[in-house]
Amino acid sequence: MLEVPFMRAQRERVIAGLKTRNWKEGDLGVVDQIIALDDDRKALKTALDQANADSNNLSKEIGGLYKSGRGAEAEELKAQVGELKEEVKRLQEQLNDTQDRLNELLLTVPNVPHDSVPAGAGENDNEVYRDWPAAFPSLGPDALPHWELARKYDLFDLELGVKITGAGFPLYRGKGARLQRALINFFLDEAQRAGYEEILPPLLVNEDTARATGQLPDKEGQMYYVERDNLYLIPTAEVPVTNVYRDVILEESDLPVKMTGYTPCFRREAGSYGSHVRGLNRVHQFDKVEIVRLEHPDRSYEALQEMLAHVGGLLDKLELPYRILRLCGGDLGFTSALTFDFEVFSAAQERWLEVSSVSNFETFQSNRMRLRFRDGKNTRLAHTLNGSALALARIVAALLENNQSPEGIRIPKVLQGYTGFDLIS
RNA sequence: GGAGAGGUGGCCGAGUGGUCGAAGGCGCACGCCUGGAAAGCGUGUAUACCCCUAAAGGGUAUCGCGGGUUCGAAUCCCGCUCUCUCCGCCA
Repeated sequence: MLEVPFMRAQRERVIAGLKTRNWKEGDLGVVDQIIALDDDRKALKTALDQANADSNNLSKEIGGLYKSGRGAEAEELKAQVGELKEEVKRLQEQLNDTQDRLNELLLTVPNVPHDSVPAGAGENDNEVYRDWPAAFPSLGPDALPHWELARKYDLFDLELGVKITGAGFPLYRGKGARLQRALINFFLDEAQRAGYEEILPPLLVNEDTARATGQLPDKEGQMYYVERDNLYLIPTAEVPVTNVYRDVILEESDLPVKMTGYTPCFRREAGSYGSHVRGLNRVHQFDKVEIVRLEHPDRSYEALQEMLAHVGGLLDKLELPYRILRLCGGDLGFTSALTFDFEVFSAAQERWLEVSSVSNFETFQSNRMRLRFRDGKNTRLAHTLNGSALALARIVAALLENNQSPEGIRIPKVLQGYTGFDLIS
């Protein structure tokens, strides 16, 4: 969430940011409500501190009086402390109440979009940041979508997934399973080469963790929830990996921190059905390698560019046609200041599929998780960033479709060492 | 799942009602010493918030979390939570 001092200092910018996100005029008042509540909070805090100080001083006096045998005088002071205690209690309750309302409001305010974020209502208004400059793979007239190819070569089985679990839980087998594992290893190796430390995190997280990265309360309905133990299945490795540094104060020289992690990801995707979610286009469980960075505020946008280059490099090596979108205000995630999406062209469906989302959250997450670094005598919130590098299910869909031919499905050269075969036939 | 023990500062570890944000040690930083280093000596070393502010300074809270007793709680009481040990179960 945003910091109140920031909202005070940059009031106009925060409001402009909400407008970029298509907030209605009538809802913009929340900014001033927050500032007013914070004024109340400060006044209450000052009064409470004073009452506590008075009471502490009196208590010390009482101690002294008892020691010197002047019990009667002590009794008088006790009455005074009693009154002060009443006041402390009252002020404390008011302060807690104000603080709670303030936090509640703060949780409703999304991150301020970066200056470069275009206005727009939704995904159709996203800006094409880098288009695919070359031709798309030309497939013959009998090209098949990936779910048909999967059936033909026995690569994954959605019906079996339904039998075992339910819709949207694919079961990979044979060369399909092998391809999956090859991609995971390839992505992790590439991340490691780029200097990211590999993390293999828990797949279930507690409430504090889910709140820190912004899944709670914003996206509660998107996560699978284990009620009995009050735990959530992770929707992305971002959640447990970023939380490694929750409540941590880093030395400035520790920055940047670069981490990568492979995990399955679980998403309820409530309400999305229809022909466009066929096959692997949208599933409840998929594999993903994520990269996460903690950065000095002065360097975070440079880091974002490095991450774009990394993800682009992966797609180049996989020989997949892709484009990069800069998300508009209407499509930008709640916690993000700037997000670039990568989409690969899946040639048989003739559709763009989102395979990566690379974002700078600036201090929005670090404020929630109290992730700081030492800046001289002070502590300062670090910037957090993350990106998919890469999400598997849709990569597999595109690979299968784009590389098909009458002979079979060609495996990109870079993967052949991982798969152990160069053709699925 | 059953039984027991315990959560104190970056780490170890004292502290059973007052002057304790907390002894001592380690670590770290700076200074002295040295040709340089080690050792030694000295000084310093939590976080958040509030007031004031040019800087400085002052105040409040925090000894797992929440509540209670008391003029006063790290210390006493209650609830919760986490960790460890033993037993059981188990990949």
